[in-house]
Amino acid sequence: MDHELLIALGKQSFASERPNHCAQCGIRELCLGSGLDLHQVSGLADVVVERRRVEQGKVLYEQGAPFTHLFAIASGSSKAVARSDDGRLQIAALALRGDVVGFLGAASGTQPVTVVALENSVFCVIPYRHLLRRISQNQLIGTQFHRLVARVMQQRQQAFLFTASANAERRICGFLLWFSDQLAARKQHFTEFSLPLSRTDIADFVGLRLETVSRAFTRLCDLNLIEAKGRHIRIPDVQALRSWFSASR
Amino acid sequence: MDHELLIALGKQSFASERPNHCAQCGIRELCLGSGLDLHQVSGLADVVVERRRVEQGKVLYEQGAPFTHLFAIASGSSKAVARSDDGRLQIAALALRGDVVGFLGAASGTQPVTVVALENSVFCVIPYRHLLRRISQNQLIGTQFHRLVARVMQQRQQAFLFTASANAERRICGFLLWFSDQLAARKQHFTEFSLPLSRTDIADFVGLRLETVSRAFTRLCDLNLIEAKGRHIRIPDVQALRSWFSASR
DNA sequence: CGGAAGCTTGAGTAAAATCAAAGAAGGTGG
DNA sequence: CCACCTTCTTTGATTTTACTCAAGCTTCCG
Repeated sequence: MDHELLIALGKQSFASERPNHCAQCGIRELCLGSGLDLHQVSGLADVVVERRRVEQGKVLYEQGAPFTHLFAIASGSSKAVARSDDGRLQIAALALRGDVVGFLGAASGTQPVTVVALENSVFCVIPYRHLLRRISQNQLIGTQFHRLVARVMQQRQQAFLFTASANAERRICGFLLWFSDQLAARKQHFTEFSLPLSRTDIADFVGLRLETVSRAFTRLCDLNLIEAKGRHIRIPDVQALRSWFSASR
Repeated sequence: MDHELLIALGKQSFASERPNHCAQCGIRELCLGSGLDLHQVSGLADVVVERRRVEQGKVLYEQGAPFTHLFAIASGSSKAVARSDDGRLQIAALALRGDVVGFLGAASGTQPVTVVALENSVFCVIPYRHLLRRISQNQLIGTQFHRLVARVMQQRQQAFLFTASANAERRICGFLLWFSDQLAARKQHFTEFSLPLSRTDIADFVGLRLETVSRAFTRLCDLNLIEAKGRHIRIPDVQALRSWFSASR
């Protein structure tokens, strides 16, 4: 079938999709609906007003934008980029399928980071006001939302931990284990996967130079701990990689 | 006056204190009550069931404990310590007056870190169920809670940013600016203060060795950017320090 | 006074950043 | 389908930086 046509159909299907499809959403259990039964999920119906496609490298929202919406990642992934006063960019966070982004803006009413799609992605647009209304109507939705926010915080915390470790190979190892864990939590293949980040992105995220990242990858390959070909990664023995991480410093 | 007596009086005053003192609390504007008027704050009355003193170095809660309570720091500060499988300790987060700790446990129902008081501290004990009930009764309390959680997340994010930067002096500089900003947000002196952390704690937090931290401090002193004597820090010109941070790499 | 932490300083070593260049991969248009 | 361009990635040689091990110092406390 023609590629263009497929894309057109894809757009069509999204355009025609009713916003209130939480009940049929494939990532329901990762997202706000987790733990709710079908009847309760239908209570989320009008929380998501639309779905927004964002192409790879394109911006979901800019640093400085007012905080009015949250975004749940229906598919794809994103990075949060912080621009410091001197113009340097730094990756503050990564978010995958099922994660909610944009919550940080609640602190000040202004988004502190720019969010960029790492691949072609689809975001569920959640007006914060809608969500608050639903929470006040159903306490369970509130606890689910808290659980979701806490999960995202914990992801970030874990990322913090391996970022602070000294050794370059250990950082990359920690990053790969972290990413693998994220995939496992999403019931995706976690021993063989494709990283949505470039070497530069990884370097920015873990706090190394890209050459050092590249060398660390080849070194981990030489140790037969991973098989890396570009962004494609295979972990033959996750347990072995994990114990190597613990053993190294 | 006798020292023991003073402590006894202190304990007395806390023991006798009604739990519902949010309305009179000195850190109200940092905490759940921020943005609420006095009448609304009184709605928080029974959210805090007690206040708990924790001495320096003592544990507020252990990693693995069930998630049942949140804790707001009425005074003092704390560190979140993660113990990895191999027994190594790492500082995952710092929390100061007005911050809420314990929320990460909401993700899995189990606390992922151990929280230790950095100085003699007082924590407001908030049963999560109480909070949920209040949130469902008053939507404003929900938004305030979100704001509070987002603020804590943002603090951690900012810490992540300087931790990932290459240079040791820059990391320490970033840490000091971060800490100073935290104090400023709490309307405390932010150009002259006492760090509640030892050099070892700082090292664990920013991902350096303690000798390197020490050398970075003396180097920043030599550059007249700070005056450091042990834990006591003075920043003669915050703007200068900030621009040095931006200029360095 | 003596002991124990915590902090600083020094010299040598290991590691990552830097500068530089070449090799793969992916997309575009002929 | 191929040649060409751009972007991403790897590798090498050198310099800079942080780690390591070691010793001395300060501060606090019994």
